[in-house]
Amino acid sequence: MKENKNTLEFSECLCTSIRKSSRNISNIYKSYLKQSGLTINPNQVSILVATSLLDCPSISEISKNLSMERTTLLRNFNVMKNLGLIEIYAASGNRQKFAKLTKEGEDSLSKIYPFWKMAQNKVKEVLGEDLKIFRRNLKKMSTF
Amino acid sequence: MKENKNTLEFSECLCTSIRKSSRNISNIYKSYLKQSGLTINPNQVSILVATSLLDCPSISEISKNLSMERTTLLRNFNVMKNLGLIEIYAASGNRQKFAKLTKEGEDSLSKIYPFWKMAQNKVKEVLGEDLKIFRRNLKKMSTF
DNA sequence: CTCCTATATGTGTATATACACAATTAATTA
DNA sequence: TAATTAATTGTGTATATACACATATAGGAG
Repeated sequence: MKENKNTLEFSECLCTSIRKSSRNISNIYKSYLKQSGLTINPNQVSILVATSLLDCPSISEISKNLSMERTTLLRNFNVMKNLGLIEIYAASGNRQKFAKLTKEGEDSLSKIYPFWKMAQNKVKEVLGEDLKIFRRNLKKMSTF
Repeated sequence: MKENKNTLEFSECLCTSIRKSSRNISNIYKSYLKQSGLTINPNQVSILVATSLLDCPSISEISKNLSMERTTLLRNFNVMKNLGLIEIYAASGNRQKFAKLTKEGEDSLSKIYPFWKMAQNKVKEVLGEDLKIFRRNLKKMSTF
């Protein structure tokens, strides 16, 4: 193998690395979240938190906040609406749609908190001293 | 909003951050790769490179190398086989399946190299001095 | 050789992601 | 006000991801 002269350079691909890490970290959080007994997953937690943090956010606003393609978020929302975690409502006309957590959505966040925290601590522990720099770099990567 | 007392802590979720960055970085690479005229995407590049680097790898070996769920990789392989980028073959019996790049797969890697390189440089530029530490941290995250 | 077990691959189902395109509504301009 | 443009949401299609379960094969115990 190794016929391609660029293979070595390719093997240092930052896109490959971050996708791989993203899968790994998602699995960590997922395994801790599973212990809560709820069926919620890390991605749904992200969406709940973003929806909760912003002030009466429209679907587009949340999608920008998470750098998640609008239609991707929409599919996620449909799932989460069926799970009873969020509700979608239209304000004045029918142009913009807004999202907010249901009581059940709020409760889910409360219930999974300790398990999420364990996952978060686990990752922090692995990062050690590098945590601050790692956050900084992720932030840089989140804004272009 | 902000009713949940843990919202602020949740907003620092490392899983959310890395997933967000992963989407962003993937989009960067995708946009550069698009300029090549080929329809190949970043994930397929990752898989081609991993397949090329390992020595006669089985599907399971590649999946471990990429921390990609075996069945996920299998679906990816099916797509890439149909695109003519790789071929799957069985060695002795029919238990293990091995993957290797086709001529077209090799050519694709060569053709997209300069475009991949531009994306890689772009990300390196954003990271600046932090590149080395970032790599180290991604590596830590890739092995638990 | 037969049974058992470990290993490897394949399928069904569901969510995650994103592009192209469609549809609807608000805002602007002629 | 009518027509145009901009902004927002929705759908069709395809790939990405992973779990549960099924299938198939290699290797060893008896």
